[in-house]
Amino acid sequence: MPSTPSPRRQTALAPYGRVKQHLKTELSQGRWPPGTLMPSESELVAQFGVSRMTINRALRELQSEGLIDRVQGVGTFAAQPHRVSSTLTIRDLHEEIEARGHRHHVEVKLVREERASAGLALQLGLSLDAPVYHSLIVHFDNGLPLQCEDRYVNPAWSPNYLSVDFSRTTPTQHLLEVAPWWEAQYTIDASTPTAQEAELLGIQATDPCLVLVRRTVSHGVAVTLARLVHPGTRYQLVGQFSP
Amino acid sequence: MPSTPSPRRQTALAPYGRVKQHLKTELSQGRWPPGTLMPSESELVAQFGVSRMTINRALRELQSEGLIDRVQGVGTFAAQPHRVSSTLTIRDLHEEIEARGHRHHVEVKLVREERASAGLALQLGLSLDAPVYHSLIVHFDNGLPLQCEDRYVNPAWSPNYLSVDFSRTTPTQHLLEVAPWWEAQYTIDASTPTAQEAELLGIQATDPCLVLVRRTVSHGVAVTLARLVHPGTRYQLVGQFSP
DNA sequence: GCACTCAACTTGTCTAGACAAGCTGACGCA
DNA sequence: TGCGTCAGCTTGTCTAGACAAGTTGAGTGC
Repeated sequence: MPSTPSPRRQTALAPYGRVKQHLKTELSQGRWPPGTLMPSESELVAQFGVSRMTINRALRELQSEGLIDRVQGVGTFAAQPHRVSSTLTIRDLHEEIEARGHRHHVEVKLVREERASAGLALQLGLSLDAPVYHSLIVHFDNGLPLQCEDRYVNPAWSPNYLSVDFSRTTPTQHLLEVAPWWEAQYTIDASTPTAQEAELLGIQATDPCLVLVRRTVSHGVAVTLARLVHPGTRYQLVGQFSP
Repeated sequence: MPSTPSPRRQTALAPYGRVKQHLKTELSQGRWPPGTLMPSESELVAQFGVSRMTINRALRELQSEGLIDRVQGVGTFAAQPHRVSSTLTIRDLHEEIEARGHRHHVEVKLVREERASAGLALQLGLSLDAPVYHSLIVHFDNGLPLQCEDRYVNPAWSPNYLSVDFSRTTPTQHLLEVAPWWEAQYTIDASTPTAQEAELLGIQATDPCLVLVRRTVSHGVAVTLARLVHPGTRYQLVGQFSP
């Protein structure tokens, strides 16, 4: 170690960052139990010797992180214990597999136009028997089937979906290009695969699977409905939460 | 409809909010394709007739929402299509069931002190054969078993864990009080229950289950390790993503 | 005792200006 | 040609002051 006076961090934290850090530390040490009143902005101004806008920014960011609650006219309060919630990242499977350093390839089992059934028409906002694109693709991780992707696509969003080369572009990647702005609802449950899925995944029909169903909407119009089936023994979702 | 001049919204949006809203709308309409350069702060100042700090706040918040990328010295860019990620909220089961308007009750199958096995000692940061608290509780939704909660607790965090009345307070609630600040990692997968779990949940040993394993750490010290088993047919996780 | 008023506090927001720090491209020099 | 310098752009941050809007509690009048 050289005897330089050690530059603290890579870069000295900006004042608003110092205030934030300081409050975070004290909060985590229980200085203000959940629900109790914390110092007002003007008190912090006096304590830290910075302007009110700087304090305000620090507090506003702590609020957006859910660490404090602020009420106009009343004060700033330490937030109640965190909800047990977290960010679950569901990455594009291609990216996820490559990130692991594994090899990813797909087998396209089916890509064709079909007629929408009643349920499907409802989900995708189409009329009954309207044309809809249907793809069935199996994703492999180092040669082992990891996901069965059964997907219906609204032709209005991707007229050329049937001619996409899915061995080079995953449907997810393609749809992200076509509709970069969207919202989605999904459900995750555990169930057994259909007979076809079991065969495609090379598992028994009784083996538990992690099933993710996702419906994607862009500008209020349904884009796609996907059912992603994973062998329970080979795939798990991982998440983490930190304050 | 009365012929009043319609007060727009409940409250007129503050200037920074108007700027944000405006940019969001144009972004979602593809005015700036992902990766392209957006107007600079000074251009927006001229366009909206507000001060730079106001523009800056709008842009800073859009950045924290992941909608734009900003590079000092270069400019502001429309962000790449969203990662397929979302917020998954795992609420306390008691809250979740009551929120549905259902009745929640538990059966406490086991609460006792045990000696830590090698694996458990590692996970909880204890020494081998150190005392550890173990609880096994089944949660019911309207009388139907919904979750089997198998939990180990570090006695250092909750010395009186064994004397908590879990028919009134769920372990999650209790631990949130004891350690309001924590981080957690979890995994979700699909598998079959153990024989004991199958019996407690009233299902077949071959029925698929959604299994959530969560390890919670507070201030660098492990608090608890929980295995939550849900019948796949009765329970699913629901999430959503919106930009 | 009750209801009302209002001063004093809180947070929410905006402004105009300032300086720092980082990037880029044009320019000039060898 | 190749390289270094630097003006001119960008974002990042801070300041001191101002006004708005919401809450609270003390005091006043009935």
